[in-house]
Amino acid sequence: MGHTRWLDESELGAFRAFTNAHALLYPRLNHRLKREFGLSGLQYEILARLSGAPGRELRMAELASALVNSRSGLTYQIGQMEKNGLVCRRAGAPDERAVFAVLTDEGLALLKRAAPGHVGLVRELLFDALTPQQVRALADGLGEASRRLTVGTACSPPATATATATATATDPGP
Amino acid sequence: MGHTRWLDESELGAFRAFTNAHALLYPRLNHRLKREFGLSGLQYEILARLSGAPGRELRMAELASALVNSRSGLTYQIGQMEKNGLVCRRAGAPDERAVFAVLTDEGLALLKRAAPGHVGLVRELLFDALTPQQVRALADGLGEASRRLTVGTACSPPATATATATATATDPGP
DNA sequence: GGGGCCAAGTTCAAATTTGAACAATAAGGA
DNA sequence: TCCTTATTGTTCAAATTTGAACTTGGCCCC
Repeated sequence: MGHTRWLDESELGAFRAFTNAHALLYPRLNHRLKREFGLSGLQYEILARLSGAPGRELRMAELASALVNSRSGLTYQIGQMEKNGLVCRRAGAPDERAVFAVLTDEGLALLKRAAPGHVGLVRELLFDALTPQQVRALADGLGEASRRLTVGTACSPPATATATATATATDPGP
Repeated sequence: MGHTRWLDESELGAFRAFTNAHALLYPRLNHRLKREFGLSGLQYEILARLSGAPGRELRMAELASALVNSRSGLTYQIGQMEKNGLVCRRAGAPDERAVFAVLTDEGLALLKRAAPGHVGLVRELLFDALTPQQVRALADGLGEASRRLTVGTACSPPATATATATATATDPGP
């Protein structure tokens, strides 16, 4: 087994496309969110997740795992958002270690203002370039890859990956 | 046009999968490169690109655009790599503004040691989870998205997107 | 042969991310 | 109960990224 199976042309193309699309798409999304709403991309996602959670709040650890982000990174961002009045923290009830991030009215209002344009841009920059089959292939293939990548990692039941997902770019709701 | 076309379930799943797969995959790849070879993911890519370039050298701007990275970020990384003897800089010949990053023998040797394991990990973590159809869909769909995202941005002819790509995860060559 | 304009690379400060270390708390068994 | 282990959220310093500003060179057209 001394030899390596290098990537063939198709795989290389896919890997490139995956990397490049990400590197091109996210800075664009983030730039607009920052410019128009003072939000980073991560902050938008935090707002979206919280808006879809029961009681508009989530534990720090849940949030971090749903966002696939480090706990320390989340601490930092929640700190920023708290300064801006978009969220606040609530001490845990049964488990005293817990800290809940709670969406404020102000945070929800900002999300509602930002969401349409954001989703529109995602559609314009990404989905308008994809056929329905490609969308399905993305969801299935990369979904499976994500699932495998998550195995062995601390995480809530896979429900999180799907259920929480529904909250992100959908109508923030009433 | 006051209403927004939100993402349907399939699109949302695809978007999530795309984001999550990226957020899960890259830290894993990067961590291993750093631990075993002292390289960041970006530095590995730089080595790979240079190894496939004629004369083992590329202009800073070409490299930055091929890697979809900012010029200042590249300046920083090339600086780090220069300190470690992996690359060196060469002043431009006809165009005096140009700076070429040149792969050193040491850099090439390190790439050759790192490449098999890196490619193996990419295969294990990503491609083993994908069917050939999904690989094609990724390449086609995200390739098209990348192309559109690149329009209006300073860039060399689209050749770069494909031609340069070939150098990345392939056999570093003799 | 100057003037205006654009591109290249670097610099810098500010923002963010990373990862290890830490304090506090839960959980489970001997 | 007491000890051992795992989890939570935070803190901290170091590394990296970001984006604007700046310097220098090419380019074009008059």
